[in-house]
Amino acid sequence: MNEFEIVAEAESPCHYRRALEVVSSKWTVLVFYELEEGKMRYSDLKKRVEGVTQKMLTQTLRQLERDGLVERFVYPTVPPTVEYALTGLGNSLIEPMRALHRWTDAHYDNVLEARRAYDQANA
Amino acid sequence: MNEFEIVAEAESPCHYRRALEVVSSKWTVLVFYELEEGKMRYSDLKKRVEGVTQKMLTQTLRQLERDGLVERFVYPTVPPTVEYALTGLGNSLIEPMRALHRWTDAHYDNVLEARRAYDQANA
DNA sequence: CCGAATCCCGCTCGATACTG
DNA sequence: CAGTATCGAGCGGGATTCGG
Repeated sequence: MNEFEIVAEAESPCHYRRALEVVSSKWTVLVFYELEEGKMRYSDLKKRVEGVTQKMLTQTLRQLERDGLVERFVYPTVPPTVEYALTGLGNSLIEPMRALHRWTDAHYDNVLEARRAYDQANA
Repeated sequence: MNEFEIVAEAESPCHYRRALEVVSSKWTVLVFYELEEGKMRYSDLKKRVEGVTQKMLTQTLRQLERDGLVERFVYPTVPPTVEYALTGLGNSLIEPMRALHRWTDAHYDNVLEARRAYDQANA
């Protein structure tokens, strides 16, 4: 059964869903948007990404690092300094994400309107 | 408090994350891919989308319908016939999704490799 | 055939407190 | 400054059962 699950995980007929998980976590995109502007310190990220907790920021950064999308730079200063930056792989994801972003700008109002209509119809 | 939550939902400084939720649920993308090929019956969707339960398929379709991305057609036959199809809004989302899909095809191997390297380094 | 309703487990996430 | 540790509530989502 373990074997089956591993196979299923590795050879899923559609990797796409697994790949989506790379970008679809709650904070990933917001962090990405900040790092798009260049290398940034942990504390600055925390200030910029509104509402993120230390735990979630750290966790998000670790995942991105693990996936090769973000690089971590540690400087042995006191107090410690840590900076994060997008890797080449990370940068290659920016454009597809922008495509979704453009769709949002163009059509999200329609989605909200559809929701209102739907909720009203099913009142 | 209710009021506050509604405001927060409506005026979130970055719609993008909320918009991502439109497509990032577990089954949404897979359903989308099936409907891309045209109108389809519920039972056929269930067969095609591997591993989906009735509950999740129905729930996914309801959300997509509520968001105006999918249209539902009910024919008063016995037994009942229900078909689903993408709306114009739904179709407009296909292209951005393809952009992410292309990124997957091109780079997902790199992600997997990065994970292996990371896990090995942190053994 | 196409769901709705219910139960329930696991995991995510937030809050809080502590550390080198 | 940049994390780690722990606890607990909430919810996504699976299994199952019931209805039109």
